[in-house]
Amino acid sequence: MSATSPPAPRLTRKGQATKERILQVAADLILEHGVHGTQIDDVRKAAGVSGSQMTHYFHDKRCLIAEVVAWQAQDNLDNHTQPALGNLDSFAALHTWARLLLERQQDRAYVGGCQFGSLAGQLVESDPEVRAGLADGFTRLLKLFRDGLQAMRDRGDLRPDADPEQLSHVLIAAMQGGMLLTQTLRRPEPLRDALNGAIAHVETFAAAAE
Amino acid sequence: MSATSPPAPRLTRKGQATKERILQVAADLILEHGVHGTQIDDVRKAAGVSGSQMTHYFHDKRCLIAEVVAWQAQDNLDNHTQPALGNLDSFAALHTWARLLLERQQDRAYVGGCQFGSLAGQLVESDPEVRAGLADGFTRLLKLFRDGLQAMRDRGDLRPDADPEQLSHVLIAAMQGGMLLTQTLRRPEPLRDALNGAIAHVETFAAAAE
DNA sequence: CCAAGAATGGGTTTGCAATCCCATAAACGA
DNA sequence: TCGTTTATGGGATTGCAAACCCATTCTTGG
Repeated sequence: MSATSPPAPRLTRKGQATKERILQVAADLILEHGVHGTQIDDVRKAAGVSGSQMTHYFHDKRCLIAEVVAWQAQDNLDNHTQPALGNLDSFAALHTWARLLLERQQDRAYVGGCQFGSLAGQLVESDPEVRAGLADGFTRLLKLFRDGLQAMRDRGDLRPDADPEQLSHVLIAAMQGGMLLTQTLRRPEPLRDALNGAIAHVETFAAAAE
Repeated sequence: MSATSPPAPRLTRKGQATKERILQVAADLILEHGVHGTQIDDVRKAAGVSGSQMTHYFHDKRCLIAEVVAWQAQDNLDNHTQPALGNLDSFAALHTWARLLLERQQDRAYVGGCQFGSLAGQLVESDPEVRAGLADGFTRLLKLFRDGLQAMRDRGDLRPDADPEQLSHVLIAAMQGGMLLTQTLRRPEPLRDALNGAIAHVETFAAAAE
């Protein structure tokens, strides 16, 4: 289906480990310096491998990037399935989610934004296949929230006229936009207000208390 | 203040025109192919100038990019001060704003996203000076909305507890995030829902009717 | 333990974008 | 009008990232 991988030789355990180390390092460097500010050779050095490994495991930069996208998509998803967040199917969970995002950005001095969103911003128009990978990442993230909101509606926390799909769009857009603003302005307020606003909007669909 | 310009030789009228033509072309190409997918030589050809002009007017790529950022920031602002939008100081104007954004994205088949936001996503972490230019662009856009919302509050359309600053964050974040999602997923719904949600949130602060 | 195949090292090549240079033509100001 | 400054043309140069290659050393399964 995808031409992102090299002719797919079998990987030994050691090879798998090396490949993952390269991916991890590449993801970190890209977060810090941007896709085009990151050279293959930087990754090579930081991962402590020789030049031929890069070709061996990823064929070329385009393939590496495509795999980093998939990696970050998964990582992003994992970040949203922490125990503290449960299934993102309560108002409390949404507030916790917002709080954790804010704290993380503050810890990073607002540098880097959303790992996945940053990649998206840099790569959407770069290559159809990469764009498809990004779209897939967003789709899965949206699904996580849509499922949570659906559960809240099924349970009666949200009124029947609440549309989980629409509300998931509101929440994720607020996150991405808020991240971008906060990252650019180096201030927490835009992200804080965007998330609070989005959650407040969800809460307008809360079923009347008892 | 900024080292973005060459030693700043005086520009004749003709020189000014040429420089602006280059900027316009560069902005278009960058929107379509991304910052790093756009080569100086592509811009050169598309603008119909010779190699030395690029150096003459912009010294190097970094300076060109910085000026494109400023250009797009202004263009973005101009797009938000159309007659149809007035001073963005009414609910009707906000709805019109959302409608226009959506229509524009549909016309473009969701390619390109927000010109300014795309630049931001690609360049935030690239260079402190460029980041400052991006921050300035966002700040001015936010101010436009904050002023409009402030006017609505002063006029009594919004209740006193509505915070124009916070609401401007909500609106612009929804726009940026919605644009990114719509651009990536190539579907209108995320942008539509994000904008509608944000505006609905503003409307929860509407003063009670008559 | 021994092929077969995978992992690794590191150097080379290649291609191209960015920058620089010099000469000429045009525009401007006094 | 004339000298000075700016605009333009079209290379030439340089620097570097990406891709390629071959030799060597490990891993692994039978």
